[in-house]
Amino acid sequence: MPRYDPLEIEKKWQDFWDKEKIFKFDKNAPGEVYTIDNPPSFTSGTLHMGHALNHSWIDFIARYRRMRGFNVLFPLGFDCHGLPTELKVERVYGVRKDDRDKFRQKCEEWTTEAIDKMKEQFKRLGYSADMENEYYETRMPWYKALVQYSLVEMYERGLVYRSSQPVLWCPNCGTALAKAEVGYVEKEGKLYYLAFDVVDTDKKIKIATTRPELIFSCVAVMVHPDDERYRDLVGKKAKIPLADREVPIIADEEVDMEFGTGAVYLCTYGDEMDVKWQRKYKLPVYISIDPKDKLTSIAGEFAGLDAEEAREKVAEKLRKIGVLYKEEKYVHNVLSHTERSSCMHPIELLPIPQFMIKVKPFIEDIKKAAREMKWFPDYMEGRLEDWANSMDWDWIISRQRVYGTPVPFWYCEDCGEIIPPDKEKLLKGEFVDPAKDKPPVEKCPKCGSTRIKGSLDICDCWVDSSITPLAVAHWKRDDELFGKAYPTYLRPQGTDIIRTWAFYTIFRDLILTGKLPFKHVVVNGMVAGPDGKKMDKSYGNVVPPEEVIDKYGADALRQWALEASLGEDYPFDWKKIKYATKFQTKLWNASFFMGKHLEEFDPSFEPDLKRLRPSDRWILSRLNSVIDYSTDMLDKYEFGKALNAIRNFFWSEVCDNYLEMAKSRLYGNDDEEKNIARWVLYQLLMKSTLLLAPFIPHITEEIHDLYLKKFTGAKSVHLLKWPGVDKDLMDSKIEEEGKLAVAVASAVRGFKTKNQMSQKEELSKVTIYNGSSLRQWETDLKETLKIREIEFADGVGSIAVEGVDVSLNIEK
RNA sequence: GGGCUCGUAGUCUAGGGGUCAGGACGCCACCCUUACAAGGUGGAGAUCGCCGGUUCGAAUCCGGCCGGGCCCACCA
Repeated sequence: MPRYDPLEIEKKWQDFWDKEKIFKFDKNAPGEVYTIDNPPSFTSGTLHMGHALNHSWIDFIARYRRMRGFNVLFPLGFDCHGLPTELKVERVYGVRKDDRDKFRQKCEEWTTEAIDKMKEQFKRLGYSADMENEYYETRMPWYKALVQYSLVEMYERGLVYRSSQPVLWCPNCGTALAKAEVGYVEKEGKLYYLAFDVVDTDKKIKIATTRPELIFSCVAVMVHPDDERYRDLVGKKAKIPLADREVPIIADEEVDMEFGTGAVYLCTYGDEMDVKWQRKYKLPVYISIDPKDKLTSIAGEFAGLDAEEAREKVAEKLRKIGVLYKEEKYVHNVLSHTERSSCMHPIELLPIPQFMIKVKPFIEDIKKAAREMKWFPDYMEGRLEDWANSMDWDWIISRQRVYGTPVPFWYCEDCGEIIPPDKEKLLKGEFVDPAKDKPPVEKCPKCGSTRIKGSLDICDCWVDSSITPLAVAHWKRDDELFGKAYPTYLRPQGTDIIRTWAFYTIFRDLILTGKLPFKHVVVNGMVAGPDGKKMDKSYGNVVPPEEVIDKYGADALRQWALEASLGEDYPFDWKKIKYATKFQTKLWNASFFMGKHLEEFDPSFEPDLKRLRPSDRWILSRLNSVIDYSTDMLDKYEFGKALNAIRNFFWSEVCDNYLEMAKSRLYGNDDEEKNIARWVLYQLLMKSTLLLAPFIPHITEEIHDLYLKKFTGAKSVHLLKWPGVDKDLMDSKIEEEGKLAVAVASAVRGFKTKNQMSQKEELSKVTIYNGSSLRQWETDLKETLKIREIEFADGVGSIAVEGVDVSLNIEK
């Protein structure tokens, strides 16, 4: 018998599945359509271990649901747009984003290369998506047109608007960002204490700030109304040095008296609080930072300096003129560009016009929708609600970048009216590019102006990916199929993008269709390195999935992935891979053994159930219990629980015990006994293979091909049905007996081991005390353990059987 | 600071009120046994993070503390 070689055999079946189109989706096939809203992978060029985990789960679900009789619509998608690609192109090719056409072309090239590599990696994972027909890239014209169409629909409902309010701006990337793309990064800085003269008094007011360079935009000094220190100064004016301006001293409840000096200077704009106060008190606006993070002309001698660089220089000047009187080291959280980018640059608030979508009015609807879906694990629903509750901004959808879906709007430069494109064109799958295309009208429909300008912006990539359920279900492309495929059944995704992908998808698709986008949300945790820390280059603990597949094959990697628990972070572990490999070796050898004994088996053989031995009834009952349990677990997406139950059953019950019990009959001369044992083997091999098929699709395909195909007649094991439970064969009493028989067998084997005997050596007599329920097992035990005589007796023997009240005496 | 999660042998983990807490890796001993030595059999190793509470009974439920992790948070 040849050793199992995963590399050769996996490749063989992957090519076979491809060639024979085993996983082609047929919309007219029977069964309820089970649509998987498969996460479009960002086109980084390589699958990381997180992908391997996530996509092993998804592929498992697809295979399992097919076996359960669903018509599974399993697409493959790529999320092509996004800052990481643009930044890479800028760095690697040295192309600037201002050279729009060339820049875009380089991004396209990069993306095409990345996708080719990633598709191959998906294939090597044993991925069963319909990569030919149900395939999409967010950069495809039809996809972009669909995104634009969805925006036009939202515009028609009055949800899209243009705003010049301050937005979150990344000076490094040169674009506006959504709240979801920014986060806090701990940084060490300084707290600078400044003392300003109060006009018409001899008093000073002291403030503390981390950003002295913003002094040129200072428009007020804020204190708390209850603060005794400043009560008499409220209403007076403070003289701001360098800016050469007098600003009001205002009392507001939201000032924290405990922090710094209890007084804070308000700059347009330092943070969100400044925006709020500026509006509340109708203060003037002075912009001292430009989109490239340089100080503007109002900063006088400091104009043109980087904000960071200017900080110390301005401080130095303030020190010199005696305004800065104290400074201390200070660790604080700085709002930075954190999401889906290695940028990490601090964010500025700048009033640059943007397209926005109204989100705030729908928060309650979104929460209600989230509650109506089933989340696995259920507590993840709370994460979405928490995020929804914290939404206090509408969604900025425009980005001042180049590679992406163009924002599909023109606008009137005089009155600001938004002008949408022709919907029909979009529905034909042709997208528009307002930066190049002629506007659909010559005059503004509102004010009659001819100054119509097309947007140069592209969409936030979450605008693209928030319609994946619609895209994969053929929205606006095939109404009949859409009716069956939407709402999608399953949204699989990671914990990290609940606030983005899940949130935006629920929001947008709910509004666009009036229905929930999916029924089930299955959330996976993040993959940690073998050392338990987050798997990250900076920790040097990255294990690429390719390395695992090269050494042990995809089936081993899949077993690792499918042992993870819902929602929990999960470390990569070579030991689990090795265990998985050992299990495959066991499965391989046992299948060979069973297959050999099934060579002459006639599947039409119907045994007289009364002639089954206790060992047969035991293992068949266990088999059905395992099917029952696994099915239950898998319907709840608890893959690990099912996998472990199946592996333990096969290894320790089928292989270690049942096969040993069956051998004497298989090698004996009684044809009827032999056929009964073969019939049981047939059940075991067939159903174990089916149970394992979605977990380890390659080796089970090979086993099916070698030993089972002649019975099933199927082209592939993956076209067969999931095994049902035969309740008539389930018997808890025989399972209890079986457990006891296994324990007795273990004690007898232990005796042989302790006495340095080979397991095949015969024992003259074993007395079983207090174990009369095993009387009917006498023949099974005698043959399996090579015992000449078994006696049942009351009392206590010298050898204890672990876990039970039974004991033994053994004579060599 | 808030929320959510997790804390079980040297290591990784299963179990979520009731037989002596399952397993894997590692460790020790024995065995070439007609599928399997890239095996098999057996063994040693855990007061289930700490302190209380509920209960006839807690690893399991509740509260507090300690310690990881993730997410959120406007404090200049």
